[in-house]
Amino acid sequence: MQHSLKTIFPNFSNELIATIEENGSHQNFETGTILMRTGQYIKNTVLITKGKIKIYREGEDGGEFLMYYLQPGQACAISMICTAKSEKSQIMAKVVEDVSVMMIPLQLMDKWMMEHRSWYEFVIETYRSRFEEVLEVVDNIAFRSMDERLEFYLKRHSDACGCSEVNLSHQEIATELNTSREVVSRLLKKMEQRGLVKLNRNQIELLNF
Amino acid sequence: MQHSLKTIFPNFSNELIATIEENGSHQNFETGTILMRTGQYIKNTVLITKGKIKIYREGEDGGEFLMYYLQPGQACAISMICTAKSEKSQIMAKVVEDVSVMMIPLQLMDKWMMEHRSWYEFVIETYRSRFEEVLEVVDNIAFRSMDERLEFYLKRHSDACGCSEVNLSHQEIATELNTSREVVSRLLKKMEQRGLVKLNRNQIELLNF
DNA sequence: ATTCTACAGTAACATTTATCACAGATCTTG
DNA sequence: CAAGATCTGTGATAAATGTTACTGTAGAAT
Repeated sequence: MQHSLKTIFPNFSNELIATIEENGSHQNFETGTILMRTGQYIKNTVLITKGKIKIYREGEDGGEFLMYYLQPGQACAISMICTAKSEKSQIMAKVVEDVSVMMIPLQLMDKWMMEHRSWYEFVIETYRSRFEEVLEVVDNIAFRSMDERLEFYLKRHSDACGCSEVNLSHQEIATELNTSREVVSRLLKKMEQRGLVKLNRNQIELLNF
Repeated sequence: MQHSLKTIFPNFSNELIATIEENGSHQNFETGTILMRTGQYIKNTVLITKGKIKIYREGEDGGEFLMYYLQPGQACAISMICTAKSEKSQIMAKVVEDVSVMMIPLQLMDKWMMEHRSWYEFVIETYRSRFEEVLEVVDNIAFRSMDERLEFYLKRHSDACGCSEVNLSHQEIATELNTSREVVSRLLKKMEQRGLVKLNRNQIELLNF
């Protein structure tokens, strides 16, 4: 492992870190791997130590409606909760940048809640922040039109990667917003005319955001 | 109290029930009361013992986008999670049928997680089911058109009240779906023509649902 | 270099949803 | 009952979004 768990999860107590290293199983997955499918039973809680995972809702037509991304130091809220009851997943999880993860068997996830205060707080905080993120998504689709949603989408991306370039094709963006490529192209062009972005092939530079 | 806590929350252990009765504060609120506002800090976890509370997201224009309803035997997931960190609420909660609730101070909510297994399970299950409900809402607005969303909305209502009449005006429905009354009227008329509903003033009877 | 493929731009048109305008029906209140 | 308020129905029109069709361009593959 390149970085220690303690660096990635600074709030975990030392005993918790030790327990995780002892009981968790460290695994790597390549970009494109589907880690979780709608309807699948969940057997593990996943802690991300490297890479990026996209959590989305799948439409019948192949839409991949973006809920949020998971990055190092985060965990899958869905898996944590469903795990506790060994329920079915209601979402899809796909690796979008090669990841390293710690898999925690469901019994332990549950057991640690009582034994490790820092684990308990991490789980609660994970749940809270994800719930909030999903609420924001609802806000966007319920109250905003496509041009605003697109702006928000780009902003999220640049926030997530810490840079001002978004390396995605119009088609990929359209899929994640559940609209069509043409609409995305049109709106991006308008944004370019307003001086908000600069469009290149497979790349959108954000200006004045 | 008309019914005992034990009847309404059958999974709570007897000790937990006793603790709740000892430490919680029993309160009543009339229809129309706003129990929680966006941006407000949360100081209590709320257990519903009677009535109905609507959890919604407020739009700038006064839209009241429905997330879900809280009924007896349920608790506000938002309050449980935010409580743990004393965070701001991201939603609105309005009484839609006179309610009785138990208010649990935030420190206790947290403390009981360690002390009462049945409380822990209740909190986790509350979170899981609400998250799922919100995901379903996302599904609907992301992938479905207004006629399907309206059908789903009516179904939810009849499920929630256990009857086949929905006593709401077209305007109220429009507000909760963030559309306009005219659209709702038109779509309902079409549903009536297809034999799915019967329309009366302030009431929609669901047939063959 | 030529061909192939993915990506991007754009016009024309269809569909869905929102908005405006108004009329009739039903209930409430004095 | 008369007057006012609320609720519902419906046409006309506008705006946003989705769809189809076609073009051009950049990069990859042969």
